[in-house]
Amino acid sequence: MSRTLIQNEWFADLPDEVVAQLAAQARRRELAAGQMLYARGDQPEGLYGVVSGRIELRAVSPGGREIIVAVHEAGNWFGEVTLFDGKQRVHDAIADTDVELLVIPHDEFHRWLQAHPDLYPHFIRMLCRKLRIALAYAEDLIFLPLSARLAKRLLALLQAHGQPDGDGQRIDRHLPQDVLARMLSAGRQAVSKELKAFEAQGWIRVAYGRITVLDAEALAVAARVEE
Amino acid sequence: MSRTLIQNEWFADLPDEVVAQLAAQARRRELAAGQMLYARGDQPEGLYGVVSGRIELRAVSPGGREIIVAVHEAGNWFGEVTLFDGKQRVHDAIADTDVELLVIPHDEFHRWLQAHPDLYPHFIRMLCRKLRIALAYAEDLIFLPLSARLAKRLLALLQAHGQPDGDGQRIDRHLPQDVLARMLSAGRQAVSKELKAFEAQGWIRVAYGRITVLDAEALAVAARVEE
DNA sequence: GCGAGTCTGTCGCCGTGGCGACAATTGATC
DNA sequence: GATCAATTGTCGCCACGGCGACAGACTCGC
Repeated sequence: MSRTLIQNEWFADLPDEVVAQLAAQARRRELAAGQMLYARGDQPEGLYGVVSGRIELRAVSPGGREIIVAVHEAGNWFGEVTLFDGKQRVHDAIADTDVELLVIPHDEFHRWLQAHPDLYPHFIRMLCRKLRIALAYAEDLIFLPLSARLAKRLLALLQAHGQPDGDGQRIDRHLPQDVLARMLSAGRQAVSKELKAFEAQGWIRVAYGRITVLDAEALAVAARVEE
Repeated sequence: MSRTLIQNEWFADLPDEVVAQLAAQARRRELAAGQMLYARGDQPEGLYGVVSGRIELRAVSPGGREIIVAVHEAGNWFGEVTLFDGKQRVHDAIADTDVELLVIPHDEFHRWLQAHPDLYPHFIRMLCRKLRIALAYAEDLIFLPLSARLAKRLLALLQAHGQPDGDGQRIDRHLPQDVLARMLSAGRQAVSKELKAFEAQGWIRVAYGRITVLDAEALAVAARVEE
């Protein structure tokens, strides 16, 4: 397995030789940008780890509106829910860039896990973590206005992609505003307006497909309640 | 343990004598209507089972708006996330009526579980189920208009509390419209309006603190997309 | 250095739904 | 049956944000 994938919290805590056994089962797969890895309703195949590139999990409304539920980048593992309960996939998974993946097939994973029952609590904690994230996400949707959700998201993106850049921290990935909007399940125009407002406050700098955070403190305050 | 609690999916699949061991650890607790069992941020105590009465899990917005996240009634177990990850409680838990509870203390549960590691997959599936519910809930919030969410909720309540009543199925619990509204994180007036609309279609009958479903079929259709 | 395709800013329209207000109705209590 | 609290129906106001439209700005490949 690649180093970043092993260092990810999914496996970082586990003994090296145990992880090595699992790694031996992994298969490699490549996807071109735009290609679909799986669709909602598909039967589970196994656990996926991103070696390089970016995979987006998406949901589509009955009316065709599309939102970005999660983005998985180098080092991330995903697909746990279906891995553990064997039921249908919840989201569509699409390669946002060219992607290299590791796939640990369902049966191999479970054979391995049964040989190491002491690891169950570890994976239970992973699921609890996901559940807390999902609950917090729903709560934010209900309680927070778009501006606060945007501020929160910018900070999360900064966390993942921050690069020092002059007087601030650049979010170092191609990030058009309509992508940001779909992450927030909001409209592009509304996000554009809020970004402008943040810029007017001097909290961020907005450029073509790129955002630089100038005052993370202020964003953190805006993420809690408002203005 | 009470019969309904054992028959709940949480334990129904498990061998009787194994459940009996756990039951021996359970303590009984009573709450009066309105009393708080725990608050967001509290340290976990254990797993709770409702013997009789009703417990509501609530979340409160920064602005003081209060929503009902879940309702647990006789036969339900709750508190798993904190039971498994040991972190702070996510919601407030308040007795909606007088309540009898069983409490299985954290340490006792884990001692028992460690003695039966073959049960881990069972609890993992429980968590996956919760996670799917949370994801579906968030998706409904994003994609569905109030009317569809209301229709869905009425069907769920019917499932849990349906009693034949003349030409329809009565939802057999005290159910003021503002409670329904808080379950949907919506305003009372909006829910009232939608209920009237459903009634005008002949799908339900609305009375004081009580709703009767006349046409579950039609509600199911309304729950998917809309008019 | 010139398109073509992408991205951004902005305006305006309008539907959804939050919310205060208040009257009318029902149920519970004594 | 009188009274009070709980519940409902409705009106009206308005903020948020979805969405179409379109002009202008930017990039990148050729």
